[in-house]
Amino acid sequence: MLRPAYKSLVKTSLLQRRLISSKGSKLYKPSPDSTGTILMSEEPLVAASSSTTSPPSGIIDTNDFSLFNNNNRKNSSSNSSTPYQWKNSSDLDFDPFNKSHASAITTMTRTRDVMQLWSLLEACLQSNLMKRAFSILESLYLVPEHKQRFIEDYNMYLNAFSRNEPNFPILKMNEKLTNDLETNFKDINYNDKTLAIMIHHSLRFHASASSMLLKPTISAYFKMSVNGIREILSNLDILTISDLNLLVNDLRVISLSQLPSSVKPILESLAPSSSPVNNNQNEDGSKNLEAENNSKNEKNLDASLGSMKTPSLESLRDVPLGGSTGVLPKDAEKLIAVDTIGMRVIRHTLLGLSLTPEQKEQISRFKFDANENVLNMKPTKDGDDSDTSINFFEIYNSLPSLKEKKAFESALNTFNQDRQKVLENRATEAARERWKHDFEEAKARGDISIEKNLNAKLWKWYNNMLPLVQEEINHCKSLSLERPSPSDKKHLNKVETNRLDYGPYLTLIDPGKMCVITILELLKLNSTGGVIEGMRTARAVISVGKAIEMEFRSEQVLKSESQTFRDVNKKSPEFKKLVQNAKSVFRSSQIEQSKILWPQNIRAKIGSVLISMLIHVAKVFVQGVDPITKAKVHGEAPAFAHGYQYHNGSKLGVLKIHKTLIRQLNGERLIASVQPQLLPMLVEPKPWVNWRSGGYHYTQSTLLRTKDSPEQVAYLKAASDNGDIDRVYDGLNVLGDTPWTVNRKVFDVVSQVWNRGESFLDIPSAQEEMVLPLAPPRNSDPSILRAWKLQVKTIANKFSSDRSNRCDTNYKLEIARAFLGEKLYFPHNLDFRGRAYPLSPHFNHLGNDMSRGLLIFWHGKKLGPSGLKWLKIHLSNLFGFDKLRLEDRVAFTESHLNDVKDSAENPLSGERWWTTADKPWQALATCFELNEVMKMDNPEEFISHQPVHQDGTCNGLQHYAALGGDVEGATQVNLVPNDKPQDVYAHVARLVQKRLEIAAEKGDENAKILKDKITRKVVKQTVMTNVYGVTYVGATFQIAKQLSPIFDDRKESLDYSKYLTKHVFGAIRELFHSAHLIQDWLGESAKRISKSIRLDVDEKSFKNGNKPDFMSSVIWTTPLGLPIVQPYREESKKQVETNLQTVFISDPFAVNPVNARRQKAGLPPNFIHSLDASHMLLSAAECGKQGLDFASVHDSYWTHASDVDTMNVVLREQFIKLHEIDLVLRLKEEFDQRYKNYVKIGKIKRSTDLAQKIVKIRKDLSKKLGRSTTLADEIYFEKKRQELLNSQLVEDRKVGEKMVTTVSLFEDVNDLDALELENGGDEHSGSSVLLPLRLPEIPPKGDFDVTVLRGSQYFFS
Amino acid sequence: MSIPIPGIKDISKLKFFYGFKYLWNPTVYDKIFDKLDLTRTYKNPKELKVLDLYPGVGVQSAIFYNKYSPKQYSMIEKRSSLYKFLKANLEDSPLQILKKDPYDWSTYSNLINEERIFVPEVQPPDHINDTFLTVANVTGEGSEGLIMQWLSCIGNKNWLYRFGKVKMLLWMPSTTARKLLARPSTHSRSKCSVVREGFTDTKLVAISDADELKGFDSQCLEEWDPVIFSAADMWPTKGKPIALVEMDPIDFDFDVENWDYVTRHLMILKGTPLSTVMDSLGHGGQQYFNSRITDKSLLKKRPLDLTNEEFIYLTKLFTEWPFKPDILMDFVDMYQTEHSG
DNA sequence: GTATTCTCTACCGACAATATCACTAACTATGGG
DNA sequence: GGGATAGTTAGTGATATAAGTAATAGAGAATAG
Repeated sequence: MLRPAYKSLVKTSLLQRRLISSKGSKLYKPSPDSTGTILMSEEPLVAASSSTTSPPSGIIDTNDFSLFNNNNRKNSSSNSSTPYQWKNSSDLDFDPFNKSHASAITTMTRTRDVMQLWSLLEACLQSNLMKRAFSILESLYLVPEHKQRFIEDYNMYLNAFSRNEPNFPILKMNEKLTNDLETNFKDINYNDKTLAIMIHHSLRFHASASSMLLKPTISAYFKMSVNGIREILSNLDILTISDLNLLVNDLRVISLSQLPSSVKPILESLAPSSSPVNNNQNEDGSKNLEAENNSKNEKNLDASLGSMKTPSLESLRDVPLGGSTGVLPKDAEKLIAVDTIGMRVIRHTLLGLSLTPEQKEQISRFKFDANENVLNMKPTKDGDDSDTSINFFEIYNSLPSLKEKKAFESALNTFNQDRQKVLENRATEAARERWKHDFEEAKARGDISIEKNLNAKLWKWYNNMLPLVQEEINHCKSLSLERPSPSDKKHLNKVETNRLDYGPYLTLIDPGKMCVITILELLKLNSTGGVIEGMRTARAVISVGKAIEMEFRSEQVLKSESQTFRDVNKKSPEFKKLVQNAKSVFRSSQIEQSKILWPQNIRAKIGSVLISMLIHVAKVFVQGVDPITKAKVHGEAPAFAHGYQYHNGSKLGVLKIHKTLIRQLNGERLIASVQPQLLPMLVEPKPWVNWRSGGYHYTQSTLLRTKDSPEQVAYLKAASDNGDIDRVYDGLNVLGDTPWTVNRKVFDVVSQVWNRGESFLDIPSAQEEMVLPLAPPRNSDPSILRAWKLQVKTIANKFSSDRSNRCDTNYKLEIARAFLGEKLYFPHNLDFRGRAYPLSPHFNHLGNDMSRGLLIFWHGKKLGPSGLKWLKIHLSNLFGFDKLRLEDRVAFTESHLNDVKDSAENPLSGERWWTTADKPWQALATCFELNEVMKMDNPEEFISHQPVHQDGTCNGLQHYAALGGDVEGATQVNLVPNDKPQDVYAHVARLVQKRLEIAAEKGDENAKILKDKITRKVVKQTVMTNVYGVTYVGATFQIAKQLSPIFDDRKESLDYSKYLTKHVFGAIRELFHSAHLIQDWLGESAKRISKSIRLDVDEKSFKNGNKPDFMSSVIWTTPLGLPIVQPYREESKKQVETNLQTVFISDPFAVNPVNARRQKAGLPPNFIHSLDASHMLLSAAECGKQGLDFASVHDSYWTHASDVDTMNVVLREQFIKLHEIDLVLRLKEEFDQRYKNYVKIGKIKRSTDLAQKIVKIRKDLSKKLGRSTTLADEIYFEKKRQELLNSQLVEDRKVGEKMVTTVSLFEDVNDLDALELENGGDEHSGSSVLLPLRLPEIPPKGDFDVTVLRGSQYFFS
Repeated sequence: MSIPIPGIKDISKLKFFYGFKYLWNPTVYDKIFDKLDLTRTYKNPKELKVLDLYPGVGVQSAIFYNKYSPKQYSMIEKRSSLYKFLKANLEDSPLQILKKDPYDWSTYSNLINEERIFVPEVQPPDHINDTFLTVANVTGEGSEGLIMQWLSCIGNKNWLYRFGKVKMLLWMPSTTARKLLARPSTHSRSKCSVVREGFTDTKLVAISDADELKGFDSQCLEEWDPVIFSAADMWPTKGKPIALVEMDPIDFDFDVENWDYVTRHLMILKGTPLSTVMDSLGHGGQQYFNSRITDKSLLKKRPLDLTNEEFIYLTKLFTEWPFKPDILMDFVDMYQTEHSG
C-alpha cells in the first residue's frame, strides 16, 4: 500500500521549516527599541530583586521541617510562613520571580552576542593578542545592557596587559588607566579589582626597577578603594602571596587582619617573628568592612582551618620570603612538578607504623613522587603490579590500631592530594611519555614491533601531527596579528576566515597536549553512534573540542594558582596543609570565575581542525589481496577516513577507523585512552559550596547537568546565591566523601574471564570476524533480497554492539585495575530533577552489575550483632529473592552455605552457583565475604567492606501513595507494616489474571488463550514504566517482548499484547487509583502552564496576533529548595561549517517555545523523581551526620552491613519528614503563585454577558486602532493595567483600577470552569478569549498516615 | 463497444490521496498516445498484456483499452474508494480490476506465479517485450521511493523485468521526472539520474506545467517534444505538477553493487572535484585513484559532471583496489535498544 | 465552525544530518563626472 | 571627494539525499479552512 506522504517527505520539510523559522534568525538582531533589563545569562534571570529583598524564610533556610508540619490544606495558604521563599516579595514587581521567559526573549538575544565576544576576549587575552582584545572590548562597550559588568572585562584586559608588559612604568600605567576610562570607556568606573591590578603591577614593576613612587602610589590606590581595602585585597587571583607579603610585612601599608582569611595564616607564618606593628592601627579603619566582606568561601575556609593546627614558627623559620617577584612563569607546567616536598615525611610516617617486613620493604622502595606514581596505568604484564605499586588498601587493613589507621590515612591523603593534582593536570603528558617509552622499546626490537605496538604507533602519529599543529598555530597567530580587528575580514579565503574564528582558541593550549587529546578522544569514540567501525563526525569534533576546552580550563586554574602561590615554598607538611587549604579555596573561586564557555561552533571547528590533521598523519600498515592477480599486497593506509553514510535518506558524517587498527584496539588494554580528568578521585572531592564549585579540583563541573538551557542555570544560580540549596550540598557531599576501593578478589575473577575472551554472563566474547549469510542471486525476488539485507544488518549490528560492549567492559576493567589497592572517591552532581550521579563515567557504583561487584567500601566495619543477618539478606536479594520475609531470605542463604563456600573458593572452577544469581558479580563479592565470615569464631568481629543495599519497592509508587494518602496503594508498596512484603508485580499479575478469567467466561477468545500465561515478569516492566507515563503503544511493545517466546508468530504475539495491555493498564489504574489521579492532575497542570502566556511578554513577538508562542515551562522547587525547570523546548539546530564537513548542532542561546507535549508527559515522573532525590539527599546527609558510609543508586541505599539498621531508621524518618506536609498542595500553591498573572486562550459561550462585554471592548478598540483587534492587543492592554496597578504612584494605581480590559472582566468570575467551553463541545458559538490561568483542583487526599511506615520493615528492604 | 470514460464531474467527488493526481482530459490523452505511437513497439496489440498499477479512476485505462483493445488489461488498485469507483464504472467491461497492493512485492508473485491471473511472456533482451506493457501512476508525494525501487529492479532484472525489457509508462511528480532525467553537469544531477542513465532509456512524454520545462535539459526537450497540458486537465487541479515518462530498459554490463557504492558516495560531495573527493570512498582512496586514473583531466571533473560511462570506469578501478572497503558494511545502526525489564 | 493532517510513541543518565544552491542584504570596488 | 552602480560575499532558507517505511497503528494535538 502506498504510504501517506507525510512520513518521509513532509516530515523533513517541516523539521526544516521549523529550524529556520523566522524567529531564530531575527533574534540575532534585536530591534533597536527592545530595551530589556540587564540579564546576561550568568546573571540571575530569576528575580535578583526578590532574592535581595525577601528575607530568607520558609523551608529553604530552615534546618528542620517544622514549617512543614501544617497538614491542614485549608489553612496553609493563609499561613504567614509560606512554604516558598518568594511569596513575600511579590509586591514589588508584578511578577518578581520569573524573568526568564519573556524578558529572556529580548535580552537573551544580545546575551548570545556578548557570550561570543566574552569567550573571544578571554581567548585573545590568553594568547596575548592585546590589540584584538581591545577592539573586542570596544564592541562590548557598545552593548548597553552590558555596561554594568563591563568593568570586569576591562579588568581582565588590564590584567593581561600588565602581565604582558611587566616593565610598563607605574606612572604610564596609571596614565593608561585614566585614559581608557575617561576617553575610551567614558561611562565606566573602576572597581576594587582594577585597583588590585594596579597595585600588583606597581609591586612588580618595583621589583625589577625599584621606584620611589611605589609607596605613595599604592597608598593612593588603597585610598581610592570603592568598597574598602579588604575588597581590594580579596582579589587573590591578582595579588600574589608575595605581593601581600610585601604589602604587609615590608611596606606595612596594610595589616594582617585586612587580609582574606584564607591566606592570613600563611602570611602570619611568613611574618618576621615580631608581630606586625601596625596591626591595630589599620584594623579600626577596616572594621566596618569586615561584615560585608565575609564571603561564603571565607566562612567555609574558616571552618576548615579552625580545626587545623597552625604551624609552629620553628618549622617555618627557613621558609624563604617571596622577596623577588621575578619574571612570571611562562610555562606553568614546570611548576607542577616542584610539588614533591614532604614525601620523605610521608615515608617516615608510614614506616613508623606496624608493618610487615615486606610492607616496609615496599614502602622504602616506593617513590612517593606523585608524578611518577599517578596510578597503575603502565601496561605491564599481569602480576607485575606489585613491583611498582603499593596496595594501600592491604596495608591499611593490616594495621592493628585505629590510631595507626588514622595516621596512615592522613599520610596517604597528603600523598594523594598531589597525585590527584597530577592526575587532573598531567595525564596527557603521562600518556605521551608512555607512548614514547613504548616506542623506544619497540624501536630497539625492530620496525615490526613498532607496528605491532599500539602505543609506539600512537607516538609516531603524535610526532607527525605535532609539527602540523604547530604550523597551524603559527598561521593563526600571524593572522591574528595582521588583523587585530575581527570584523576586518577582507581578502581572506575561506580557510583563513575560519581560522580567524577558531585561531584565538587554538593558540591557548600546548600543541603537544592537543595532539594527545585528539588521539585519545578518537580512540575512545571507536564504535559509538551506531557506526560499524568508527564514529559520527559530529560527535568526534565536538568531543575533541570539549576535551581541549576542558584542558584549557584546568590549566587556567592551575596557572593562576601557581602564580598566586608561586613564592611559597613548602617545607613542612603542616605548612603544606595550610597552603593546600588556601589553594583549594582559591581554586573554588577561580573555577567559579571562569564563566565563559566556548561556543559550540568553536568547539566543533577546533575539533575538526585537529582531527583533519590527525587523519592526515595517522597511518597503519595494511594487507590486502589484489583482486586481479590474487597476490597479497601490503601497503600503508590512513588509520582514519572521513566519509558519509545514509540513514533514511539523511546523510550522516562518519569517521571510519581502519579494520587493522580496530583489531589492534580490541586486543589492547585501553587504559591509555580513558579521559584522565574524569577518573574517580584519590582524595575527597571538593565539597559543593555553590552551583559551580565542587567535585574535581581542577576540572570544572556544575551542580546540575543542565541541558544547555540558560533558564535552568539562571534559577539554579539564584537559588545557590541565595543559600537556598545548602542542604542539597550537604547530601551531595556525603555521597562524594564515601571512600571506596576495588574488590581485588572479584577483580581477579573478572580479569581471568576477560582474558579468556569467551562470552561470560553479560560480557560478550571477543570475535574477530563476523559471519554473514551468502547473498542470494541478484535477480531473486526483491523481497528475498531485502530479507537478506536485513539479515546482514542485524548481524553487523549485533557484532558492532558486542564489540562496543566489550570495549566498555575493557574501560571499566582498566580503571578498576588502575585503582587496585587505592582509596577512591566518586564526586557527584545532579541531573536536572535533583537525582545524583557520579561525575566519573565508565566505572562507578551506578554502573552495571560488574561495576558494582568490583566496588567495596574502603572503610571496614565490624559486622556486630546484626551485620551477618543483613549480609545474608543481601545475598538473597541479589539472587532475586527480595520479596520473601527477611527470615526466609536469611534461610535461603543459610541453605546455600556450601554453594557460597564453593563460589568463593572456586569461583570459576567450581559449581559456579553465583552465576545463577540475578546480579552475579555482586553476589560473588558477597560470597567472598560470607565465606570469610564463616571461618571466624565470632562473626561479629568480622570486618566487612561489602555495601548492603536497601531498595524501595517501587519507589515511585511509594511516593505517589504517600502523596495521595492512599491506604490501598500504600499497602501494596509496603508503606504499611506487614509481616511479609507485598509484591506489586505479582499482585498486578493476579489482578490481570482475574480480569482475564472473567472475560474468558464471557467467551472472549483472546482471554481464553492468555489467561494462564500471565506471570509477574510479563507485567513487571509495564508496572514500573507506568509511573513514567508509558503509553499504550509503548507498553504493548514491552508486553510483546515478554510474550514473544510463547507465540511463534510475531504478528500474533503483538495482537495478543495489544489486548493484554488494555487489561494490565486497567488493573494498574484500579490498584493505584489515587496515584493516577495525581498523575492526571500533574499532567493537566503542566499542560495548562505550558499553554499559558505571560502578560509582560513583548507583544511584538506575536507573529500572528492570535497565536502566540508559548514560552512558559513548568518550574517548581523541591522540598530541599532546589529549583527544577523542565527544559523541554522546541529544538533549533543549525549547520555549522567545519574543516571536515558541516555539523548540525543545537543553538544553545536560542529562545524557543516550549514543547507542551513533553512538558506534560515529563511532569509526573520528574516531580516524583525530584521527591525521591530529595529523600535520598536528606537520608544521605543524615547518615553522614551519624557517621555512616553511604551510597545510593536513586532509590537503592547502601551502607555497611552493621549500619543497615541505623540507615533503615534514618531513611524512614526522612521519608516521613518529607511527606509530613501535603506536597501536592504545596506544589499547587507554588504554581498558583508563580503563574499568577498568566493567561490562557480559551473559549466561552458567545451568548453570555461576559462575552458580550468583551465583544464591546473589542469593537471600541478596533475603532480606535482602525483595524481588527488581536489577542496580542488585549494582552498589551492587560499588561498596561497590571503595570499601573503595581505602580508606585497613587494616581497611576487609580487609573489602573478603573481600567477595564478583556482580562480584567474575569476578576469577578468565581467559577471559571463553568464558564469555559471544553474543546470540541457541541456549542458552535464559543469565542476565543483570554482567560486567567487556573489550575485544576487537586484530587482529595486519603487517610493514610505516613508515620506508620516507621514500623514497616519492608518499606525499604 | 467502447468503454465509458468517467468525466470530471464524477471523479471530482472522490477525495484525494496524499498528492495522487491524474490527467482526466481525454483530448490530452489523445495527443499523448499519438506521441507515444505504441503500435511501433506493439505491432500486434491483440497479443498485448497490460498491467496498470494505481489506475486511480481509470480514465487512462479506459482510453487505452478503447484505443488498443489489448489481450489482457489488469488494474491493481488497493485504495478502497477508488477500487469501488472502478468496480462501479467498469463492471461489465473486459478490464480486470484487482484489489491488491502494488507496493507489496508479494502481490506480483501471487498474481503471476501462484494465482496465475496475469502471466506475461518472457522475451529475450534483444528487444522491448512486445506483449507486455506496464502502466503506473505514482504521483503521490510519498511514493517516490517506489519508483526508485522499480528502477533498481531493472538493474537486478527481477520483479517484472525478469520478463525482459518491459516498457513502462509512468506518471510521477514533475520534480521526480526532473531529477531522473537530469544530464551531467546540471544542478539536478544526482545518483538517481545516473541510475536512470545506466539502466534505461527514458523520455519525457507529457507534463502538466509549461513552467516546469525550464528544469529540463533544453536539447533533450527538443528531442522529446513533450505534450504540455494545464493544471485544469488534471485532478485535483491544485498541487504540484505531474509528468509522464516512457521508460525502456537498456543493455548494461557492469558490477552493479560496486557501482552503486561508488556513485552513492561520490554523489554526496557532488561538487567536489575528483582530485579530492576520492578519499570519501575509503581509507586512502585518493592516493589509489590518483595512481590509477590515467586521464588526468578526469580528476578535474566533479561527480556532478560525470557520465555513467565514467562512473563505470571508476567502478572498475574501485573493484580492482586491493584495500577497498567492505561495501556491505555501508550503513549505520541508529536503533540500538537498551534497557530491558 | 469542523475535518483533515500530522505527531508522537516511558523518565533520567545521553551525546547531535549534510551538501548545495538560490536569494538577499550588506558591503566593496570601480570608473566616470 | 561624493554618489551611483556593479560586483562580491556572508548568511539564510530551501531542497535533495536513499529507496521498503527500523520492529509498529492508533490516539491526540495542530492546522487548515
